[in-house]
Amino acid sequence: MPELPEVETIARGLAGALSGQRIVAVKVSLPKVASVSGDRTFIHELTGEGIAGVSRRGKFVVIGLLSGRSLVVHLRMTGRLVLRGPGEDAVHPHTHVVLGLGDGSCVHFSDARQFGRMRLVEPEEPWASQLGYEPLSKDFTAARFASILGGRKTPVKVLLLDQRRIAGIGNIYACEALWEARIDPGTPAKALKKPAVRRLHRALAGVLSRAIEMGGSSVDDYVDAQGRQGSAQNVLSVYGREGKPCRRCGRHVVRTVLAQRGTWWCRNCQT
DNA sequence: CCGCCGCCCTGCTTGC
DNA sequence: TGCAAGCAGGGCGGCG
Repeated sequence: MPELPEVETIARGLAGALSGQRIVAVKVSLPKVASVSGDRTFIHELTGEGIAGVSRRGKFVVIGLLSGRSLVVHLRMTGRLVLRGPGEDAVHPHTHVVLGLGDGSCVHFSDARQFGRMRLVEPEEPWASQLGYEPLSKDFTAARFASILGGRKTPVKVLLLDQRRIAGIGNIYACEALWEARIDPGTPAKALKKPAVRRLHRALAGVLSRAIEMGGSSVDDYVDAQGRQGSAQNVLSVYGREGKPCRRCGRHVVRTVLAQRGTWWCRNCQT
């Protein structure tokens, strides 16, 4: 499941290879995953575009184009964006879009579950207007985090996953940050006292930035733009570790369900 | 505005 | 061993 650290890793991996290149060919084998606003066609509009750079916003990979438009990609759970060099013609079984580049290499967009999407957006299109704070930006202060949590009875973990408030956190890093901050995921957000809010704010930044340094977590089938696995899955404290000992107190990690999502945590040290 | 539910899909796990 | 049913999951639209 690509979340902020995985998407950041993919974007960085694509940036060097794509910047300055031209898209010379576009192949779409599953039309529903690739769209353009209006009645224009994805293939027609994208072919010939130059690539200015690649960045990330929330869990979106943003491929900036010289025309000012952007190719915005969301990988959902099983989506991949992988580079293929000029000689490499191995194709992942669920490849839905291939962007051919000027130097003979290409970018493969694949997704077994077909939930991922790529969309070409116009320069003025406010495609990210519904996205909340970037959790690693200076804007995301402890005070602003407190204002997001304040007054809401919603479980704190559910708020962490709400992309309209904070963008980029998914199930893995929500669980990990709550564990690090020693907070019960089901705690009503407004019940968190100031020290707990501060611990969680710090834990989010720590967990996310460490995961970026490790190239993301390959828990399902995530790989980076070069097709390599990350290593952050090896240092996860609770996510997916049901029944295994808590790395802090040794008690068993439990799995509960919160807002229809699996939630891993330690009943003993998260309160 | 808020919260909940079902849907989209396929691959893996579970149970017989 | 084989098969079918069940489950998982991020975002979104619909509903109350």
